[in-house]
Formats: sequence, structure tokens, C-alpha cells
Amino acid sequence: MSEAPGEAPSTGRGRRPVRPSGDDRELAILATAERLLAERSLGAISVDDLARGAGISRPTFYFYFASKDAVLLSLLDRVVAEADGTMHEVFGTPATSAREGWERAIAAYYEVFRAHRALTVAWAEARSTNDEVRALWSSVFERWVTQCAVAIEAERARGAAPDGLPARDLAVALTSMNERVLYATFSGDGPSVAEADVVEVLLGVWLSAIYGTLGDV
Amino acid sequence: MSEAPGEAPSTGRGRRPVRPSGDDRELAILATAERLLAERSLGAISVDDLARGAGISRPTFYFYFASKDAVLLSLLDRVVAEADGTMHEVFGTPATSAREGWERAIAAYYEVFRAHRALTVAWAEARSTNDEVRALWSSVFERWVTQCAVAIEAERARGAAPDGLPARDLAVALTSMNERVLYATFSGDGPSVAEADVVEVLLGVWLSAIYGTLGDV
DNA sequence: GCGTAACTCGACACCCTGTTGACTCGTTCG
DNA sequence: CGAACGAGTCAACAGGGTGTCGAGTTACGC
Repeated sequence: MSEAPGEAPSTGRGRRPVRPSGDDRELAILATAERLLAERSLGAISVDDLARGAGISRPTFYFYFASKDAVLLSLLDRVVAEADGTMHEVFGTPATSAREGWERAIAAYYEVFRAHRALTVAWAEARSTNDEVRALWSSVFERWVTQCAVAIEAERARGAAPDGLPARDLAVALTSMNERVLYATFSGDGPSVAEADVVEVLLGVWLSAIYGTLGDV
Repeated sequence: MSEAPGEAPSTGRGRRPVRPSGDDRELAILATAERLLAERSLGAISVDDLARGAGISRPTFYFYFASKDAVLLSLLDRVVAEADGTMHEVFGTPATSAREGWERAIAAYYEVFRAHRALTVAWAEARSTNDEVRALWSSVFERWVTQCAVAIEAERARGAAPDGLPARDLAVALTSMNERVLYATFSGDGPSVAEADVVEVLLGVWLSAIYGTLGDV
């Protein structure tokens, strides 16, 4: 809510002391957060835990971050940058076959989740309590959906895929499926698909939905 | 966590004074919870809000329910009963066509969400913070998945659907998609499918995934 | 009219968040 | 050198939430 006195252009999110060495402290907080998130949920981690983990007092924590959520956001910024990079790479390089292209996209999505399990689980959790987190998620999701919708339309244009549902609606549904299935798989809550099979299962549904033609249903 | 002194067999969950009139109070609390959930999230509702809404003091609230979450669970028990009833009805009556059968199943799932928007949104939110809520969700989800898997296998057995992914994995993926897409649609957070189109979109993906055969992808 | 069980709530103990104001300490510059 | 400044630090506070305890107050059967 309150704005930092000395602005730093780089991260935008959270407060950032401009000067030199206290930088280590900020990194220590981030590292502590990542470590603790691997063992318990964000809700079960207090600001005091983060401060102690970084070797500072609680008030000092507030010198570096405006809140617990700001720490998460800072961590997420990295993941988002990575995810965007991966996405552009996937949609940028031409595929040898349609199947291979979609498989690469899904595997990439899978990989982003997998490489940061704890963080993405915390992300999903915080999404329901924090507007900024929700907005960040929405923007990432939106970019994926848009890319997929464009790709679907391209396939239809070249005659490889039949017309059917609006491409964007299809992209939203399929991307939503990926998100939820991967979340369930990695968080281990409730019925889920085995980790080894998950890309194959998702790919199967994607291909059917995009290319499949129905007979006499 | 402490158990109620006078047990009542009916709901199992939460404490329940057996005797006469304080029953109204319990209903008042439930009604207040439902009303408040329509305007803000569970996290933004305090026990005090519920107590005041029901015309009692905060300590008295604890005479009726063990916690805020217990109220939610009590509310959810109703929805679960309804959802299960709907599910059995859907899978119990024979469909005139395969398409019509699946459409009815998806429409039923949609209807359960829609009739209790606020509650199901709160459900999803609390799932990440409360074990009992999570478990309840998992059990409902599991029942849907099982029913769908059975139905898919039946379609394959009668030769109407081609073999492909394991029926259960497919059911998990598709049911997950429904859950996430409906949640996004009703909570209004992030990119989503228009409410009017959502059943059609989901149905399209289900039919493709279950019956669709791929050409030369 | 009396015991007992349902019911009620003021007051408390505790945990968490976020803020304030005073203090240290290194650097910079007159 | 030493005043001034700004980064960095934290004890102490204010405030809001949860859950509990024990001392009431009814209401009803006997």
C-alpha cells in the first residue's frame, strides 16, 4: 500500500532499498521464503518466520518488503519471466509435426510447474486471497491462451484442423484443464493423474479437441 | 477439535446441541454465512460477523460451531447431498443418445455450481487452507470421476468409442477441466468462457476426447 | 422450589500483522 | 575533523483476529 521512499526501476513490485549491502538481506528473505514454502503452505508461514530465517527482526523485514505477499510476488516475477521465455521459445520455433508442436507446448507448461512446485502451489493458494497475485496469474494465463488460440486458428487456416468451437474458448478450456490437472498432480491433493503420464493424457485431450472429428455421436 | 458433548447423528460434522430451541440460532448462523458469502470471501468474514449476524456474541458462536470452517462444512454438506442426488439421477436414467447423455451430465455439474456460486467459490478457496474441506472436495470429485470412467468404458465396450487413454485418466482430466472452467466463469477472475457458452464448450471437448478419432496428426 | 442441562457472554490469553520513533553506523562534504 | 545525512535496525506499541474459561441466566422436569 505505502510506496517505498527510494524507488528502483528494476522490479517495480515491493520495496527495494537503493543502496548497497542490505541487498543480501533481501535475498536472504527470498531464499528463506522459497525454502519454507517447500515444507509448508504460505498461510502457515508468518512474517516472523521469514525474518528469523533471514537473521533479522520482524520490523526490519518490513524495511525490505511491504508484506508476506510481496515476497511471494517477488519470487513469482522470476517464474513468470521464465515461463514467458519458455512460451516464446515453444511458439517461436517451428515444429516438425503438429503433434510434436503441441506436445512441446504442453511439456513446457508441465516443466514450468514442475520446476517450481512449491511456488506454483503457493501461487494457486494466494490467488484466492490477494488481488495482485490473482492479476499476475491472469496475465500469464491470458498470454498462454492467446498463443494457443492463434495456433489453433493457424491450423484451421491451413486445413489441418476442422472448424468447431471458437478457438479462444477451446484454448481457455484446454489451458484450464492443464492448470488444474497439473496442480492436482503436483500438490498431491485429491484424485490425479500419475506424474509420468500427465503430459501424455493432456496431449491426448488437446489433440482430440483440436483435430478430432466426431462421427455419429 | 474438541468434540461436542451432546452428539446428534444427523450431520456428523460440527457440534450440534440436541435439545430444543437454540436450533434457530444454528440456522441463523448458517443463513448469515450464506448471505455474507454472497458479498465477500470467507477470509474476509470473521467469526464476529457471523455471530453478530445471528444476533449472538462471539463466544456463543462457539457453542454452535467449532470454527468458521465448520460452518462452511455444514453448508457444503447440503450441496454435496444435492450434487450426489443429481449425479445419480443423471447416470441412472438412460439417455436417448450418447451426446444427450454427456450433455446432461455436464449441464448437471454446471447447475450445481451455478445454483451455489458463492458457496462453491468459497469451497475452492477454503480447499487450500482446510484439510476437511479438501477431503470433502476430493470425495465428491472422486465420485464424479468414477462414474464418468465407468460410462466411458461402457461406451468403449459397446463399440461406440475408440480405445485410447485410460478411461480413468481421461475422466480425471475432463472433470478437472470442468471444475476449473466453471470456477473461472462463476468467480469472474481471469480469462473465462461466457456463461451462456460454457456447457457447449465443455461438451465439445468431452465428446472429442471420448469419441473423436484422430486423422493424420 | 430445586436440580440440572441448555444456553449466554465478559474477560482473558494468545498469535499475527503493520507502524512508530529512537538508535547505530558508515559515508560524504564543508 | 566533525556535523549532517541516509541506510539500516529493532523494542515497543496499537489493533484485530481466534479460541477458551468460568460465572452467570434461563427453562423445564420432577
